[in-house]
Amino acid sequence: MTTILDVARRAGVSPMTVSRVVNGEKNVRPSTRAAVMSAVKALNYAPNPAARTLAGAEAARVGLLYSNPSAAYLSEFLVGALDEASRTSVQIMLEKSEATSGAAERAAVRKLVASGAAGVILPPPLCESEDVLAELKQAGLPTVAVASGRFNAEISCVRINDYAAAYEMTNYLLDLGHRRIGSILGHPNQTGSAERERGFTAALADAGVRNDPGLTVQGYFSYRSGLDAAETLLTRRVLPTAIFASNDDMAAAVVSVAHRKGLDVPGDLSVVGFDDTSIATTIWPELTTIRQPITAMAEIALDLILREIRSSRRNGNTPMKPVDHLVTYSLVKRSSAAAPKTP
Amino acid sequence: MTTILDVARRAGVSPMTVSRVVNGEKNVRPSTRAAVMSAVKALNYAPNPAARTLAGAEAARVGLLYSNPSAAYLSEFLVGALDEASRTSVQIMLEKSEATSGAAERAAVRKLVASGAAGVILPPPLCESEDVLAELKQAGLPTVAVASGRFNAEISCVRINDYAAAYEMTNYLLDLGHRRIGSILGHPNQTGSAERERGFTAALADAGVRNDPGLTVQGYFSYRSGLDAAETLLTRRVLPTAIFASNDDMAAAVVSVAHRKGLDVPGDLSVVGFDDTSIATTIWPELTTIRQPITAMAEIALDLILREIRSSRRNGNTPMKPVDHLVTYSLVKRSSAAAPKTP
DNA sequence: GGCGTTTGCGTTAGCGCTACCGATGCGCTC
DNA sequence: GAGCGCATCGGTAGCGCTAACGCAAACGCC
Repeated sequence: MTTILDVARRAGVSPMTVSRVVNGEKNVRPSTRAAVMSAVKALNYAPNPAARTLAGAEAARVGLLYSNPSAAYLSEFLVGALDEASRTSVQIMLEKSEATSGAAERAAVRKLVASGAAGVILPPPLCESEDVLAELKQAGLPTVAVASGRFNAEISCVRINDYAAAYEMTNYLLDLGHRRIGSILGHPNQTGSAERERGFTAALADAGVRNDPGLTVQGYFSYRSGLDAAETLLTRRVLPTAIFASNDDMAAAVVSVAHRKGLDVPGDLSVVGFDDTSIATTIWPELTTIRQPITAMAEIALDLILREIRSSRRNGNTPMKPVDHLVTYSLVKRSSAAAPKTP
Repeated sequence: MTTILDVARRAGVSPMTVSRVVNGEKNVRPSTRAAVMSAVKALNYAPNPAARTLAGAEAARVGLLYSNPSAAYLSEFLVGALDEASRTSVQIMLEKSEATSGAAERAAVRKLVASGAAGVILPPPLCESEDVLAELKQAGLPTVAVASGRFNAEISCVRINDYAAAYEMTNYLLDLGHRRIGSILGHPNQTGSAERERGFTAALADAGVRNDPGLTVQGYFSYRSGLDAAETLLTRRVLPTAIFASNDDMAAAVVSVAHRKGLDVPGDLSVVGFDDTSIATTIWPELTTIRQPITAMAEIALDLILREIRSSRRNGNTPMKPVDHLVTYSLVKRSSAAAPKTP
């Protein structure tokens, strides 16, 4: 069991300085900070949460409010959050808000507040809920949204650039030689959907490819909606050679429908998804998709919220200026997309 | 916030005595005990857990070693574990062991030990790894296995009765009127697979239905293996009217293959899964399957490991007698199974 | 160049609780 | 009645960490 003293000795400073570094306080020379950091890493030091709370550093408890997320997403997210939490020894309180009614969402927030949350992290899709946001604002709690499509200047957020990612993915399809590309939109009440659509259409426009409105279908992020959308797209007289689905579940549905219709993927039809959730690699062929670094995003979100909590504690509840933290996505090329056989 | 000192003063004793009373130690005169108790009640005193663990009582960090689990499973599991952890104020340390090599698994365990784990929880499929178990035994760490198919008297475990669940599921199919039921086995190196198979064959035998060996195919729990198995089963001259898959991923694969072959599910073919992971409800039709109370199992596992840690600390590293904790599963009837059209 | 003011770090003093050791009193033996 | 064992309690000393202050050195400002 390594203590703060071990770290201090190894770094050649006082325990207090180590404490400062670990808690991200300023007024520490960068060189000292680096020395402490490396000692921390070398000794695999993790602060003792009991001692911390006992010493009066208010037990930072942060709420994590989720609702009906993709399980794969949630688990990755939790892993990241937990990891970071154990490093910084904050306590994470989970709260589920299944109900879609505004009242239920507000109640969930209040419950979190009642159990002493000092800040709240909002994974999608809750980060877009007016009710949740309003309640949180009223309670004056620092909040960090994760993976909302847009930054709205009211609330810090950690996200990827959905627009750019969709643009890049579409370009990839274009480069492969596809010219008739169908698209399935995401749920209309999530800003990410619109961003992805913008990226898609922009890429087509920039390439000088006509965006056939008949090849765009509304989806709702669910497998079921993907099934319906695919049915629509694949019964057209002249078929698209590729389909851009706004998430993996819908892309998987497209693959399923294509197979049922005797279409080979990617031989007759390329299909690409978005998010790289577990379904992308469970089905066959595995999906070409956009991967978000979910674990890292969770860690960043937790770090951000802690910073906000501390800052608001110091300056008497004056919230910090919201931060828009963009992280890098990546285009994962697997086997569901290839050059069209006959363009 | 009332402290132990307040209680001591009110009861006219030393803090130490209060501590003894509160912790139920003996060697306290009944009269003093009563006095302390009444003071405790009067002041509504509750010991500060942080101080308690800090003072060396029961600081508990428990490791959670996982490897390549179904994401849905992991997330539910984490939710349960976290909830219980925040209640009992233990710290959970996550450790991933992706590699399948024994050396890597042993290294993961050692890392956990090095960072001070007092016990380890092993969700599937790691709970069956000889290497992990051996390393853990060598380190003398209390361990709890989750969802291993069998109880092995060496290590405590929390699980459902796979045999009974498979038996019940098969009976359900039988009651629906199915007589030619195909089955896809689980991964041969997991004891749960064998249990499920036993339950399946027992149900057939008890119903006096012949178990056609040609209708049983080896699978490996992956979607891909389900695809292959389904291909085998659905190209037989005389088709089964139902397929019992040993997990949801394989069942989903069966549905996909059936659709590709123009078979209606459940009209022409009933398909049932096992585990009730997220894929069961994302695909269409939704799968009839066996649900495990994963969240509850995680809570129980954490509770168990705590008990073991305490016990081994008290009796000088003598481990507790392993416990076999069975929890109740449930058969979730959805739309992938129905009576056969023509038996 | 004197005098605030900030920056960077160490020192001290606990947070509330429990291990550990020692002190006391009482019954008992021989 | 001296010696012994046991039950019952109190005092001391931390557990690992941080708030609050202290104290140098560096930095402005006229």
